[in-house]
This record gives sequence, structure tokens and C-alpha cells, in this order.
Amino acid sequence: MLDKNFDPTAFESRLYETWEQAGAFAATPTRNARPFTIMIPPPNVTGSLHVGHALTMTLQDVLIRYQRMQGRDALWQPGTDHAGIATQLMVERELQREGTSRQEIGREAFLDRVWQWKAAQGGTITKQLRRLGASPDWSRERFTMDEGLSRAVRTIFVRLFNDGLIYRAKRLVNWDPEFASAISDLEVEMREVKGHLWHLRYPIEGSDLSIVVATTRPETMLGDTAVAVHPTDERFRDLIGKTIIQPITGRRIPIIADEYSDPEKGSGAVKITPAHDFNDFAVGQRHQLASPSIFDRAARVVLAEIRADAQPPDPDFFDSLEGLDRFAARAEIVAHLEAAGALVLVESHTHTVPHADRSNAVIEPLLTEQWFCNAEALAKPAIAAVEDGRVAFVPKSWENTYFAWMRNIEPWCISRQLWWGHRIPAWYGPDCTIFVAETEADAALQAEEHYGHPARLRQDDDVLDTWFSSALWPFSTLGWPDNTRDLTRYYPGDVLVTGFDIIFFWVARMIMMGLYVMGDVPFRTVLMNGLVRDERGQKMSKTKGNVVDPLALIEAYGADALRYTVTAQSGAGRNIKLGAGLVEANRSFITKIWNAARFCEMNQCRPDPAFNPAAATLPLSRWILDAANRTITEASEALDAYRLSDYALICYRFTWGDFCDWFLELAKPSLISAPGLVSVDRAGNTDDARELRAVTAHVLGILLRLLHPVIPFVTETLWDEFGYGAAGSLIRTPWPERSIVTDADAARAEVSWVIRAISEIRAVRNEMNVPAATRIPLLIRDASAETLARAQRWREEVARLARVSSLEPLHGEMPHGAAQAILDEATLILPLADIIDLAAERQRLANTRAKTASEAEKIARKLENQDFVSRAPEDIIAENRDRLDAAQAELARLDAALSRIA
RNA sequence: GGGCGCGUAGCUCAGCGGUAGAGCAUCGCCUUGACAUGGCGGGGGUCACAGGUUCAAUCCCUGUCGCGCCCA
Repeated sequence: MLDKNFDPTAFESRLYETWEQAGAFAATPTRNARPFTIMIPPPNVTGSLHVGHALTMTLQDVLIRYQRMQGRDALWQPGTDHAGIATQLMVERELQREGTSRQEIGREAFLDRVWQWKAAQGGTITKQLRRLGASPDWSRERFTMDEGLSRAVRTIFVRLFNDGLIYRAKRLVNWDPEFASAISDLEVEMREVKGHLWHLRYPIEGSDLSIVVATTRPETMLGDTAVAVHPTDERFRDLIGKTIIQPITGRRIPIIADEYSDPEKGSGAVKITPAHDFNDFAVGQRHQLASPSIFDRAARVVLAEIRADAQPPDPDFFDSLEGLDRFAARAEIVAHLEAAGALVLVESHTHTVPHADRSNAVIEPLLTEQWFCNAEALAKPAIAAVEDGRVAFVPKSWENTYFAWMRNIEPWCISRQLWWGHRIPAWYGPDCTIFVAETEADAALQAEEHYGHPARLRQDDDVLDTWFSSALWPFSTLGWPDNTRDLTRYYPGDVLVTGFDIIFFWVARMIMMGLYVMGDVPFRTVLMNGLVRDERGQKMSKTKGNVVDPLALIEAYGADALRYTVTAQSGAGRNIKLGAGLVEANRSFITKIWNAARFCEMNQCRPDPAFNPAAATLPLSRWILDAANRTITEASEALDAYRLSDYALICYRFTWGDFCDWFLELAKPSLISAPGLVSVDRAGNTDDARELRAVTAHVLGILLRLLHPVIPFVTETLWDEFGYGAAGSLIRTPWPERSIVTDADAARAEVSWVIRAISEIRAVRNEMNVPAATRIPLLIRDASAETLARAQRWREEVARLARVSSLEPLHGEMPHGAAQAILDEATLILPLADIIDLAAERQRLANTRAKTASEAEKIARKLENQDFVSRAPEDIIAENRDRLDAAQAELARLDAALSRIA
């Protein structure tokens, strides 16, 4: 006997172990079945499960479990990402607590520490995914820095280099001074910051004139090599070509005309610092300006590159700037200029400042040598693949976002000045000649050939952007560069499920690399899921303290409740709001299923393998089997189209609305009055009860299978308990199929009449405040023979559910003081002599009449409209005529009913 | 500044040319032999606003306002 409540903790872990140990998650490449592949977005190896994971992983698990049940050879490829910056940062913090640093212990010892950290922390997220019920093929788990994947990284690096698509260049890059590393454009976040606009006076050489420049970053003036004005700006026309004496460095710099300068902004004149600003760099290129760097890698002032050209008016002050942090230098310089009377104006100014998204440091553009990937070349075929539909985004609107970025793609800076990651497979000879090779031995051979003798080589110190290895994930996990069986079988994958926040970081790059390396797209469909917000729609953040911990939710409500909630909430591409309240509410659905099953168990509804749904004869049986058919079709269509929230709601409605609220309630009299398999039902007919039991178990089996992808634990538990299959077998049980239902239309008409009759009576009773315990007789007048026969067939069910004491046709006068309800051609009459408030009943009927009359009038007006009748399609006109007829007939009956109590 | 998306019941959202829907919340009734994590019933919406297209607009088009996100 099932307990009264489903206790997830009692089942989930045990069940998961059963599945995993039985190999239920494993792909079976040897099977003769069409593969279905999902590549997991590898979470950070040292991370832990957050609600975003819970959402995306649940959706993937729903899809993979569905396809598994569809008989596909389902591969959900799991693994984790080494997450260069994030992981290195955590270990560095640990070292800091120990009073040391990575520089102090050295590269090798540091990497040892990271591997130790990974060994200790790396299992957390995979354990948590198990708690969630995720069913990837764990036997294939990969890590972006394991040997195979590292080999793939080296191989592709060499290939791209040899194809001229990877190159080394000195360019202005986004520099994170805190990590002391370059980062890519994507890792830069523009933030609105309240700052100042300083208006500074720069004297013009050989005159008393001066020009006022406005800047948000006075400290960079040490690297000024020009002042720019707009070519059409009348105010400065005569100054173009003159020379300025830079007030701190004393450097002679020209006033140039460039359209970059915006006459509307600031003073209309801007200082140009090519080495520390992307726009200034472009100006510098156009005017062949020098571009001295004035900051080191920690963004401290370095005077070396400007000393030669400097003639500082105040050499002591100039020298004092050496080694100052950029913000300290700013304060010093502003104060100095103010004292010298060169500070004209300080304006409050809100502007966007680039920040590193990981460290939060203000980005310092810096001229450095880095490795770049020619993303433009790789993007072309990747754009085409989405244009011609080889890759489709769901929802489609995300394709615009993809195109916009891809069509304006910038070179991808792939080198990072970190230690944790794939070290760049490039070696330098004594004269700095570069040898790119998969191994040091290969590089040595190349060097020997180049120099004519063996040479001492030094490997590049940098590592690759983490996303470089992630981009290879769809094929590197399958054994590439070896031409493995898995690679041919599982590439390309079917669907990628991920958040739109990494569409550029990851999705676009996988498509680029997939096409470059494999000659085919990595997946057919990209299902974009939204971001998870808190109940009020606010972004979750640790500082706000509104972070919802999925594991706490699982602990409190069970994994199924969480899974069901995020699936039902996941409108494609839409952000979802999640709080404990929603999960708690959805848990009641799990409980409902549990209790429905408990009722089935109590009434001996056991799966009968010999049961043939096509042979079901009772209208109620055929009605629920028909509804099940429709649900199977709708649920499958929704899943096939990746409308996962629709799938969840379709199953919910069928389970709760059709199966529990109506089918089980209507079947109750037969099931309960006839305990035991061989017994007699109310009509003395043993077959009815027997059939209903078999149908009940059959339909329960269908809904357990339909719901298994989203709520695997409770469904598997019940599946096992009821003996539908061996323990732990639901996960691999075939998806339900439609069955043949004899004369479904008739069954629908019959049961729908019963449902409407019961609902009408209940509504009248409630509105008339008839106490629930009061049983009242039901009289039916003006009913057709068919309706009367129906009413007699269902008298017990109607009596039970509408709390009716008897059911008779009424031919003569209506008893005094009765409530009435119109149902098709018939009128249901409830004699309420003592309890009825006649005025209230008149009002109730009048209200109904008013509603019907207004509807009839609306339709009539429509049908009187010549334009409508002549131009609207036939079926719409016919439908309106029918509706008008029905409304008018109902009006007549309501009038009759009203006159009876007049 | 450019682009994308969203404004539908108190809340969260579905519907996207032809009778406005669900869940939650709310109100009333009910502890009936699966379930009060329940059952039954009710109230609640000029579908942001203004034009246009159409026989017909919540739905299509244009504009306005408000909100969000992305890119510069």
C-alpha cells in the first residue's frame, strides 16, 4: 500500500542509483537505432549548481529522456569546463590566504595546486546534477583539459595557424589589470558610471593662445600625442596644424582635424592617447601618430616610453608619477593642473566604462603582443549555415542577434596571460622565430630545419581563452582528431540547449569551429532558454541575497517538483521567475499523481498485459482512452517542436482535469461498489468493473510514461510499485502510442453531456446556497429520448457527483419553488421548495438570459451585415447561424423557465 | 544612437484574424470512503494608447507611451 504522501527523499537517491548502475543513461552505439545527441554545456568544474543550471539541465533531460523512450540511441554527453579565469582565481585566493602567491610558488607548483583543487571540488556539480535527476551518459564524462581534449586543442591550433587563421600581433587589447591578462571583447562589460569631465587648458606653442580639451581620463595625458578637433568646427579652424605643449610632459604635439572629435561633446577638442583608448588608437593610425604606452601590466605609470620626448615644465612632478596607480596618478595630475590654473572646469558626467566581467576591474586598453584568431574568415560559413537553415534557432528571433554579431565580428584575442589552461603550442627560437607544433619535439624538428642545427626553444607562456576549447566540445568529446565510431555516429548533434547569454561566447564559436574542422554544423537546433530571475523578476545575485539554491528546493520539495516547475515556466527564450512558492505549488501536482495512483491501488486497478483498449466498450472507457490519445499526440508534438512548457501543461491538464477530476470520479461507483476483481457492479455486471479497472491501469500507465521525462522519480516509483515493468525500467520503456477507440465521437458526446449536467447542477446548487449535505431530486423536462436514456444510464454517477437523490423525467407541472438550468434541449429542474429564494432564482435566470440575449444580438447583427454574409467564408457564416439558433433556442427555454416561476 | 523583445484577470503567463483562456491569488460552500499539498462554485479583462488594413483585429500594419535586454 502506498503511503499517503509521496516522500521524494525516500525514493530519489535510491532510484537514481538503480538507473545509473543499470546503465540506463548509456548511449549504445552498437544498437541499430537512430542516434539523438545533446552536448551538455559543460559547467565550470569547480562550480556548483545554480538555478540557471537547474533550468537548462532539466530541459535537456526532458528531451533526452523523451527521445530515449522514442527508441532513439540517446547520447547526452556530459563533462565539465576548466574555466581558466574562474578556477585560477579561486586557487589564487586560497594561496593568498596562505600568505603566498602563484608567482612565489611558480608555475608548476601552482598547476599542481589547481589540479588538487579540481580533484577535491570537481565532483560537486556532477553530484548535484545527479540529485536533479539528470541522465547523461556518465561513463563518457569529459573534461576540457583531459588528455584527449587537450590534443584536439593543439591539433586545431596548429591547423588554424598553418591556414593563416591564427596569428600573433601587437594590437591594442582589453587588458584586465587585476588578472594581468588580456581578455576578449566579450568579456568586457560596459557599465554606466558617474564620473567627471575635466576641461583642461593646453597651451599653444609660440603664442598666448591655448585650447581647452575635455577628458574623462586625465591620467592618460602622459601618453598624448595629439589633440583632435572636428574639421568643420569653426571655433578651432585656425588652430589646426598648430603645436601644443603638453602641460605635464612638455611634449610637442599637433592639433589635428579628425571627425572622431564631436563638437557637441565637452569642449569640442579631445586629447588623443593612442596606446590607451580604442578610438584614439584609430585616430592615431589615421594620422601616423606615435603610440607610447604609459602603464605597465598592473596599470601603474611607466615613464620609459615617453621620457625621450618629454620636456616637462616641472620635472620633479613628472618623475614623481612613476609607479603610481592610474587612479592615484589621475588625482595627482588633476591637482597639479588645478594649482597651475590649467583646470578650467569640472563637470559631472555619466559615461560608460569598460569593466572586466570576471574581476570587475576597469579595463585598461593596452598595446601588447597577443595571439588572434581570424574570426571573420570562420564566421562566413557559420553565417551561411544559419541563413540556409542548417542550424535553426528556437525561437527564431535569436538568429538576428547571431547575425548582427557575426557580420561585424572582430578578431578574437585567444591568448591569456594565465597559467591554468591549454598552454599555447608555440615555441620561440633564440631570435624569436615562432615554431607552432603539436608537441615540443615537432617544434624542435622545425627549428632544426630552420636554423640548420638544433636550437634552444622556449614555449609561449600564455594559455588559450577557455572558450577556445569549449568551441571544440561537440567533436572533441567524441574522440576527434581520431576518426572514431562515436564521431561519425553522434556528430552532428541534434539540439543544443543553452542560455542566450553565451550565444557569442559559445554557440557561434561552436558553429564556426564545427564547420571549419568537421565540415558540418555541430547541431541542427539551438534551443534558447531564458535566464532565471527571482519571484519579482530581479536578477539573482549574491549581494542582493535573492539567490535561490536549487538544492535547497530539491531538499524541500523534491527534484520532480523543481523540474516540473522550471519546465512549465520555460516559455522558449523567455526569462523565468522562480521562487520557492511556485515550486511548492507544483509539488501538489506530484502529490496529486501519487494520490490518484493510491486510489487505483486501493481499487485493484492493476496493469493487465492482456488488456486491449480497442475492445473497450463502456463510453467512459472510450472517453478517457480518446482523451489519452489526444494527449499523447499533443504532448509528442509539443516535445518534437521543443515547446516544453506546453508539454508540461498538456500532461497536467490531462492528469488532473480529465483523469482525476472526471474519469476517476465517474468510475468510482463502479470501482468501489465492486471490490475485488471478480465481483458485481451496480448493474450486476462484472464486466463493467473489470473493464474500468483495466482501463484505469492502462491510462495511469500512459500518463506515467508521458510524464516521465519531466518528473522521472515519482513516475518511476509508481511504475515499479504497480509492476508495469521491472524495477527501474520506465526510463527505457517505449513512449506510449495512440490506441484504437471505437466510436470516440459517441463516447465524447455521452460523457460530455454527463459532465455538463453535473456542472450545471453544481453551479445552481452553489448559487442557490444549497448546503452540500442536502440531497435534492432531479427532474428533467423537454428531454429527448436519447437524453433521458443517457440520464438513466448515468443516474448513479450524477447522483453521487451532483448530490442528487433521485432522477426522474417531468411531464406535468413543475413543483412550486424549483431552480432550473437549461442543458441543450432539456431543462434540469431542482425542486427546492423550502430552501429556495424565489427572487434570487429569478435573478439568476434573468442574468443568464441577459448574457444569452446579448450574445444572440451580437450574432444577429453580424448576420444582418451584408458585407459579412457576402465576404466571410461559408463555414464561418454557418457557424454563426448555428450559434444564433442555439442562443435563440436557449432564450426560449429560459423564458419558459422564468414564466414557470413568475 | 542602432537593433530585438515585451505591455492580455490582483500576480505569472498562454492565445496571435472569426464565442477572451490557464495556473496562482481572492471570495463562498464542503472534512464525501485517493488527495484540505484536496473538492465544488463564483467574481474579476474597453487584451497599454491612437490611427489604419479587413466583412471581422487582442492578433496584421503605422505611430505614441511605458518596461526590459543586446550592440555602439
